Amino acid sequence: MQQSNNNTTTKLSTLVEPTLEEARILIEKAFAHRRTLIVIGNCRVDYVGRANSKLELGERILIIKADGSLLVHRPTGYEPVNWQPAGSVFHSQIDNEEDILKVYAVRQKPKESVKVQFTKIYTVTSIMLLDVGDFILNASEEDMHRAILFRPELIEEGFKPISWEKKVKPGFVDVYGMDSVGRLVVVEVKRKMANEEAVHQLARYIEAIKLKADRPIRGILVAPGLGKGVQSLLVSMGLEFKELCPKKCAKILKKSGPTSKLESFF
Amino acid sequence: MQQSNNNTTTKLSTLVEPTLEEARILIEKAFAHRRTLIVIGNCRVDYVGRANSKLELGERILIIKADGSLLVHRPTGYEPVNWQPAGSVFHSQIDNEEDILKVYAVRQKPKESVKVQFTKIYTVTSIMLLDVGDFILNASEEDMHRAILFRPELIEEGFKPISWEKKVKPGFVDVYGMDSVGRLVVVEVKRKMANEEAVHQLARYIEAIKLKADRPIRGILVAPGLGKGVQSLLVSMGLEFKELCPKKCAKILKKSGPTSKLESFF
DNA sequence: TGCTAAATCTCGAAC
DNA sequence: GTTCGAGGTTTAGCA
Repeated sequence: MQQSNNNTTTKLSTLVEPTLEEARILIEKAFAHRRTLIVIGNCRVDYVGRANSKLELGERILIIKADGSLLVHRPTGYEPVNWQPAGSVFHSQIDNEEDILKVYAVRQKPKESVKVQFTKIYTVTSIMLLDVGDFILNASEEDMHRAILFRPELIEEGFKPISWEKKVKPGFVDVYGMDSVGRLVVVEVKRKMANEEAVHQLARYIEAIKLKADRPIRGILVAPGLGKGVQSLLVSMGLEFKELCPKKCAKILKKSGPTSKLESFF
Repeated sequence: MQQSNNNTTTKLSTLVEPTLEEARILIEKAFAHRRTLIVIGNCRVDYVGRANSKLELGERILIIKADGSLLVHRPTGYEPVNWQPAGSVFHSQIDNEEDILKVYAVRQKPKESVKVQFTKIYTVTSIMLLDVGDFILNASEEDMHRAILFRPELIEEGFKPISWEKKVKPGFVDVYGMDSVGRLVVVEVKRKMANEEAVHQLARYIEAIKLKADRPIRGILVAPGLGKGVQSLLVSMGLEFKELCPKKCAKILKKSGPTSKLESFF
């Protein structure tokens, strides 16, 4: 057995091939100090709750996080074979007669429990993980612009884009074009549910353009959906809505140009 | 830095606070020998594929399995922040100028990639995991019996159970009862999609009962669904089908008796 | 609180 | 192959 550090005030403690007793001490310390815990070993897993499941003896990875979530991973497959969402509470005990280390995770609402019974442990790692990095899931607004330019019929049949990200007095018009009967169309794109501010933004662009070209201009707000009261505001201002979600745009772009982004990836 | 074993013919190799170079050697060995790989370290993660995502620097757990699946876990949350399903191929490289270890996972169909860039590594573990244990997701057939006894209307309105798991010549009838107009009903329950064998089984029970009580008997096959051609066989033999899935039964039982199973769990 | 819809959903069975 | 439906689905957004 090896260990890097057993002092729980330090960042990392690792045991390699510990006894069950040694493992249990570090596991309990990890619970007490809210560290992330990773245990690799031979175990059985039982689940009782929304359904019941029983997993016979085999070698798996157990992860318990500081927020009270639990994962049991078999050596194949993307999904955990058993799990517990955040908010579970844990405890462990050793059955000396059977020579088994039992780890319990219990969650209320819904009431459900996972029991992991280890017969052998290969490694235990307890670590204080710091992670404040932002996570951004793209299919960005610019992706939506490009999708509309590639398939203008996403707006409506006969729509012809003229320019995009065009500078107008207050800022930039997302997409600017002409409809099937020759009317000017200003398109404002939002990648999330559009709020009232988006409507006013669109209205300001239209006002600015009307000052230069005094003729009727259609305004279309493009977004995956409209927030509360936005629909009525939109109608009252004579504007229109077209539903379009970022994911659909991402799919269209993937079909259109399967190159572009992957090449700069490596 | 510590290591338990660097010989890839052995079961387990662990490095604690290795250099990026040392880590890369073990990571590549894990790829080559199809071991399960667990890396804990400070990293950025980029995903490009069905969507795009960018995860800024932070401390995470990377798991790569022998079947080509990949998981990146942050210190909170049940779900991985980034992942790749089974079938991905991996490679790694070190950028010495930036002092970064890059791990790539690429999958075809759909074409998507995950890039993990480590600036510091706390532990690397490569292990040969053996796991042939059966996994059984319950809501067992017996649970379905009990649910039917508790709520006979799951079969049909007016159904009255008389007995269950009743011994009949070839075996045991799952549930046996009477319908709203007094006809005998034999119910055969399957927790998975029912095949032709289930139909024949039901038919045999009915024949056996008819020998003793020579009057019309209805036969109902209860299952979450019917396999190919089973529906027509069922109809041709004058039998019936009632859809019922184990999970619904589990929910009903949970409402009925919230005790029973959890108490024997601990 | 419950519901509705989307997810890099995954996964398996049927067509 | 592709499509369809279920999942201990989970998760986010609204009524």
